[in-house]
Amino acid sequence: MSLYSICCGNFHQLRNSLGSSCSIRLLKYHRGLICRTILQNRGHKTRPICTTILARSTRKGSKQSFSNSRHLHGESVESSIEVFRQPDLQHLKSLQCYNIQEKVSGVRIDWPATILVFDIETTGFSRRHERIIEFAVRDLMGGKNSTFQTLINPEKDVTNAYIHGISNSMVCRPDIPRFGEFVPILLQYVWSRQMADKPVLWVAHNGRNFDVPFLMYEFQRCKIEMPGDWLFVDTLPIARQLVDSNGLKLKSASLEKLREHYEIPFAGSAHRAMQDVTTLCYVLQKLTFELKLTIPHLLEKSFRVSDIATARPAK
DNA sequence: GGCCCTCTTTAGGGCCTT
Repeated sequence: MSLYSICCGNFHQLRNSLGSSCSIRLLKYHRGLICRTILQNRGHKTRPICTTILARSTRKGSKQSFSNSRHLHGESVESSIEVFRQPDLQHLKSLQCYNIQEKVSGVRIDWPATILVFDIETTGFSRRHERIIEFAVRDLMGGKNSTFQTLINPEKDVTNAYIHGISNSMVCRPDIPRFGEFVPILLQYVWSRQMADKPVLWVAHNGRNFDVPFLMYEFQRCKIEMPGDWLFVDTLPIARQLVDSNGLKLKSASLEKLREHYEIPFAGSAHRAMQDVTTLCYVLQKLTFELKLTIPHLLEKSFRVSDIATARPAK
């Protein structure tokens, strides 16, 4: 089973069946949102929190509200998650990947892994000296709450706002979660998407040398252990295998050049995490089709945090 | 920082990520 075939089927199916899809983004955060199930496993004290997810039905345009309260770490916190606006939703509709055969025949396609395409924006390139300021992820399986994105308070000045448009005034605020406060939310999201006895496969462009080590450093800085069973695959070395019509390797395998190469529509502001995730989802679909890569192939190419942790420390 | 390529391997430049 190829990733492309799954996606293709889902693309067509979704154009005609949009009622159950929504996406989420963390819009507001009061310090300290921690998931009980996570922190209890880590021996933390708990405190009451309230999370609210607002989801708009894509079929009726009506809003639904989902609320839950948990006890975490002490302070009272609240977060709101709201669906994308209509233009964003159009992109989402074209990317949602749920099972066409399940709709047609009632037979469920057996995905060998949960595939999470993600991207980060940071204050710079050095994982030792810089910080993550935005995180976005999309579960290729699609369905409700398949996307998640949030700004992150870096607790330092943002000096590269000219790159991504994320300024101090946007993230250096008490209502924006710091990375240590974001981690439990992320873990909760991953667990909500993970299938029983199936691995989680994270996908990022240049992930091996940038996104994943950056995440590792942030986890370490917060003294939180990164799940050791997470698998990662980097689309950059895969893209470098591509050849043009003359049989020559592409001069550039950057995400932007790949978007141009595959004539993928521009999904909004480049260097914003969710836009780059959307682009990478399209690129991944094209890439796996062209190179005849299946999900098991991606799993074979995957690596773990421990593979990086044993490498030479960053200077 | 790590990887890839070549005018290389006893090296150096460019790409890729923000």
